[in-house]
Amino acid sequence: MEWHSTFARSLIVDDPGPRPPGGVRADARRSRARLLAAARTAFAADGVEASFNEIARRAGVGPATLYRHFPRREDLIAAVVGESLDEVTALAGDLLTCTDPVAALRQWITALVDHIRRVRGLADEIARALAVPDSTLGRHCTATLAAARALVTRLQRSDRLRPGLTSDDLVTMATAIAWATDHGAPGDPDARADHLIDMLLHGAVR
Amino acid sequence: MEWHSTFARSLIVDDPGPRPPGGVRADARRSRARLLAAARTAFAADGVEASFNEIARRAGVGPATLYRHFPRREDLIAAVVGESLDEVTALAGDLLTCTDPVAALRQWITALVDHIRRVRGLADEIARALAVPDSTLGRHCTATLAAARALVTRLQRSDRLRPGLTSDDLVTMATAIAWATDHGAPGDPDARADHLIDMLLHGAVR
DNA sequence: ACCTGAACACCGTTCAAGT
DNA sequence: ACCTGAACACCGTTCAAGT
Repeated sequence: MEWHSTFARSLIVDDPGPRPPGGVRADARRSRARLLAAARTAFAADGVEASFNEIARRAGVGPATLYRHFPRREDLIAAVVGESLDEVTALAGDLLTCTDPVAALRQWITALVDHIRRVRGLADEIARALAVPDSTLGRHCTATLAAARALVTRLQRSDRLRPGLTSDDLVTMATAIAWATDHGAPGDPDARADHLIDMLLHGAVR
Repeated sequence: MEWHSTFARSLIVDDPGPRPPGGVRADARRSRARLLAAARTAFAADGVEASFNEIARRAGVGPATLYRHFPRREDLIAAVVGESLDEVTALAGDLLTCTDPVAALRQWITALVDHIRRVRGLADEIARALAVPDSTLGRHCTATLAAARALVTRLQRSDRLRPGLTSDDLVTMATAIAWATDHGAPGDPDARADHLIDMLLHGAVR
């Protein structure tokens, strides 16, 4: 059946053009690359809610082409920030060799917060993706959560984690701190994030 | 001068209609009331980003009338949620008589988080307003911050607050927790907020 | 003084039509 | 298979014109 329709089309349809080994047509590859570059610029300038039509225009393609490559906004976001988020995920593994498990957690949360803060509005997308694991960005977040779990398990084993807390709680609060330090409050946002991470780890009262 | 133009207009312009003691024309009062009712419904249904045109339509007035009464979206939000935010502010004063200063802080932060969570997207507006005190919503927030300061000073006096923390830090994190528990994560959001407040107060590690 | 509703420039998204 | 660009329904916001 599959064969039949393919054969029939091969007799009728024109040559679809050169195909690289990956199986993706050359013009599609080009469009995708241009879209990603335009999205990177737009997200850096206007945050994650940058205009889709504008991104397509700046990439020199029609809006429908953008939708063909990235059906939901989340897909485009994942394509732009997914790799660097994966780097943060990988960092968690490296930090497992760190002698002090609390220092390891602190360093990792700082890296996560810094990453989320690099694109305005990304905290909202991450929070959404954490709740919907079966999505493009959600899959990256699931990996991040798994990495966090390893760090947290190590804390539990050395009895340094407050009972009842989960790795989800920590990632959620890291995202919340990234959100809070991304709203143009006066002062250095980096220092402010650091300060809030301190409060998160050691508490407000005693 | 003032007198002159007023006199001149009184000769030319038609009777502007009945004026209540407040100095506001009756139709304006009516429009304002209908707009607020429509906004309350719309915010409850769609959150704080509900369509302005739709609110005007449901209030039975033109869009420009909405803008005349509430020039910026923030003004409408402040008119809708300002009073109940003031109630939270007032609660801080009542809680100063509470014997345990930590319990007082906990109860107040819980009330603040619950309030912000009652309207979707309000956390973003509050965060923005905290950074811009000279705005409609900002003035309410300034009062809230002042109230928080009293609770925090009491904590400091009994040496129960971690050194280096400010009332701003606590309000910021309360807003962040409200934001984090407003993103449709699985589970009961009330319980989740409570859990995160615990972590905020007592810390993640030890 | 206040309201009206048409209008503007934009937005996200989809479509039939092309190659 | 992929791209095009016109089109749709919406949005926030402003305007000249009315009463």
